[in-house]
Amino acid sequence: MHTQNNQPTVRTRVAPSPTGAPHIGTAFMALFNYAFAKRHGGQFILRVEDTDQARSTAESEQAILASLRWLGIPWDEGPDCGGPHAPYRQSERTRIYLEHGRRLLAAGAAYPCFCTAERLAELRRSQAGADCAGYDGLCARLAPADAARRLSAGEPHVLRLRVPADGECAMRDRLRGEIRIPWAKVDHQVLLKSDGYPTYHLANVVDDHLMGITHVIRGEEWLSSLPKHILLYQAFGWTPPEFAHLPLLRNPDKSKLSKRRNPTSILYYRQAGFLPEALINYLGLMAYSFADGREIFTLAEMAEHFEIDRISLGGPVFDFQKLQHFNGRYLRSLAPAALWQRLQAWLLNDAYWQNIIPLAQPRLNQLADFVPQAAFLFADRLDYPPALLVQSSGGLDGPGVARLLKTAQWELEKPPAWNTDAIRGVFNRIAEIEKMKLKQIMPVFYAALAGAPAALPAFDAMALLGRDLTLRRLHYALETLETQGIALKGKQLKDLEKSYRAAYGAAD
RNA sequence: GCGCCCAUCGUCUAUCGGUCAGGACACCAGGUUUUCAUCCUGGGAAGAGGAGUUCGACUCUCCUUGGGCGUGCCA
Repeated sequence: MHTQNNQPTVRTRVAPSPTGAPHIGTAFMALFNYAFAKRHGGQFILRVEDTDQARSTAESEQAILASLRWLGIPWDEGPDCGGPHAPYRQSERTRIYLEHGRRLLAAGAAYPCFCTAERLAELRRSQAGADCAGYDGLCARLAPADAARRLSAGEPHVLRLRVPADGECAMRDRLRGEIRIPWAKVDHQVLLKSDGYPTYHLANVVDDHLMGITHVIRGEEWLSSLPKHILLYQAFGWTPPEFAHLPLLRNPDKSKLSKRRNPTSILYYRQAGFLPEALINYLGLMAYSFADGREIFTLAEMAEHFEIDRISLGGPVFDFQKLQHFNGRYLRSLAPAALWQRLQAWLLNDAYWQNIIPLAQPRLNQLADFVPQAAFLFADRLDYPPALLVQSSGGLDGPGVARLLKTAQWELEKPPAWNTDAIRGVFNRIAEIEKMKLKQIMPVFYAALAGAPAALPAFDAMALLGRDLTLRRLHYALETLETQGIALKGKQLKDLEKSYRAAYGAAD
């Protein structure tokens, strides 16, 4: 584990949370962590941070692993392949966090907090706009005997980090140098939740240490919680790793990349026919530049030449057109035989056609009907007359169609599994929400999905397209409506979302 | 509101005190091509503002402005 000059082997990690679709930002972080580790002859670890019991799903974890494999970023240790520090799934390590929580408690670095969710909500309300937010430290001032008594009485509680009242935390970021944050601005973070699971902060620090991570390369959104992590390393008596916070990928309006404005799921890029090496190349170009100025490069080349200090800090705007350009270059440079292989690896293969045949056969008069009928299952954006969406809506006006599409987007996010039955269930529910018959709402979706008022069965088609491309088609439909001057304007959309959330639960 | 981070063409970026501020995407013009696409050539396009340091600032310091993130028993 040590090189001849006694420097520990470089070990980096990517630590995705398996909630929802595999995010392009995860690939971005994985790429830089991988490149840095390999540049220094080290290891790259994949760790699954599934400590949010409510939102983590096995499907999401599988999709993340599959996406990283598709991108060609290999990991040396992970939940699938194991390793010397297994398990690599945090939900299987709860005992470790509990134990470390006890150590913090014993050392006085953490304290039990018995405050109710209601009290905390009230606290937050009263702090709106205040200079200092966060927990008020009520339970930190509990007499030790009191706390011990309530603890042994089995009163529900969480474990909170004890933070110094004044002074400041001096930290070092590899890319930014020294950073100072007043302790007074650091919240008494919950470390162990009342369900016995750790929060990110505890689990992350404990695992990074136990797994021998030497360099934590992560998103800039973590910079402001670095003091908490430093404090934890100190409390455990551990030497902190080196930290490098990467800028966040941005939307064209500079906000953090979100699926509202960009496709963010790696699965979308795969289904829409992007080449993994083109995507990697493009991501590598964001926030990084080779010393020799080259702009076309492979993962291996990046791993060979990567210099972490050449990372730039301005948040890069994700430019879909530029990605398309790069993808086109890669595609056109392929030998015909190689292109054919790529097409087969994509969707032009027996397995995919076999799924389509039973859907198309009942609708066939000539063999020549087949390909046109199936074409929409091989496309990204479809070209159709904008009027089609409203024409086929069976009575809904423009805004009504927009509302229907929006509702569908929210509802289609929900089922953890993606198959014909789950999708049918979703649309039955949408019909209920809209107080319409399934038969009435479906034509809009045939238009959005296939660019025609009628097509192969929609639920099966969506199952084949995958969740992310399906969602994308709905997004394109909404954009198409906008070209007709039909759009849910800011307030309208907010109101719709609000009432939707209130009635039907989380939407994002 | 408060804390922290950031700041070069529309976008991604190069420059590590002295450059006609370079490249890529996008855009525009021309050429090749039976069309289109590709490809080739050319063009317009940037140091947010103000102080200071210096012989000399895009580059170093400070202020202002702008943007981002954080402010959850999410990660």
